[in-house]
Amino acid sequence: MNSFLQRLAAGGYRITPQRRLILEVLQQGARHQTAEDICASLQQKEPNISLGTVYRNLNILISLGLVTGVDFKDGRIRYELNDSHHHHLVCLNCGNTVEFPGCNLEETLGDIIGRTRFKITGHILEVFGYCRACQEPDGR
Amino acid sequence: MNSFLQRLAAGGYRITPQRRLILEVLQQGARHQTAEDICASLQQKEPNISLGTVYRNLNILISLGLVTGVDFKDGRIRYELNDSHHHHLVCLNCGNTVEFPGCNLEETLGDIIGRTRFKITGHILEVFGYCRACQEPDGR
DNA sequence: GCTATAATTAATAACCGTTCTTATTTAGGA
DNA sequence: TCCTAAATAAGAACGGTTATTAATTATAGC
Repeated sequence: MNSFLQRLAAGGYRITPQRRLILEVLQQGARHQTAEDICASLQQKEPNISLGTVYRNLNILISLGLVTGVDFKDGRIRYELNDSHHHHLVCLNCGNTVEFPGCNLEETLGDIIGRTRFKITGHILEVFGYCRACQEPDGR
Repeated sequence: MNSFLQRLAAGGYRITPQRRLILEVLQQGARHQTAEDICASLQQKEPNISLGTVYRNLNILISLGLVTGVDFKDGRIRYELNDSHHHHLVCLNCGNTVEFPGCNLEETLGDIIGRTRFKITGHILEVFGYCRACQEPDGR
């Protein structure tokens, strides 16, 4: 059994066909899909699946640390498997993204954060700009 | 005249009492206020000010680079004057925040980003965790 | 200072991503 | 196979934000 399903079960959740499919779409489909994208993919296999089910399960998957929600500043959350720590470079014009690998951010900020006595659970970092293709001749 | 007002005028916008007041609240009031917080403050001086006016003008101020919107993961945007580059450490339990000063992030990421040929316009970085007071004995 | 006019506002409706409600179905243990 | 708590489908509700519109107002030109 898929290790994501194992972790779902270990969290006390049932393995439903809907949950299998959601994980399948996240593993095999495009990265950075919105809930609606995911729901549309699912409905090709299971026409009756509900958007509410998708949201509810995505939130469960996030709470278990299996999935991450990212904000590309376009008013909707995008979801991806939490398989490797990375961040995104997002084009504000066309929405294309480039992932860049693990940062040493919490390490870098160790001193500052240490002094505050916060117990850190995570961070978000997204870099915005315009991709090569979307840069106007005038440099925008 | 306040340099923020100057920059507003330089952007081709009129100086209205509402805009003066919004900037005043941002300069003198608490940091990280929501649009509703700001509106409530304004209404103490101008009872008829509208929430729509607040949002519209905050977006104008953001587009001019005078204000920044930050996401503390509680479903609403918080606004602050864009007077110094800094980031936040946010307690997921009580919402308290600690600001930490300018990062050298775009510098640090220079190589990666350089290769992508993106033209960078900004980034968001927020660190989440639990503050000293909110950490349970069990370490949460 | 006065006027003309385009920008701005107040009030409120609409929008839209997300969450909640409820009756029905189902996964998984006994 | 049953039982029962968990999960689902359908759709209503929520809430932060944006859009609409008629009335008001800041400001440039006289």
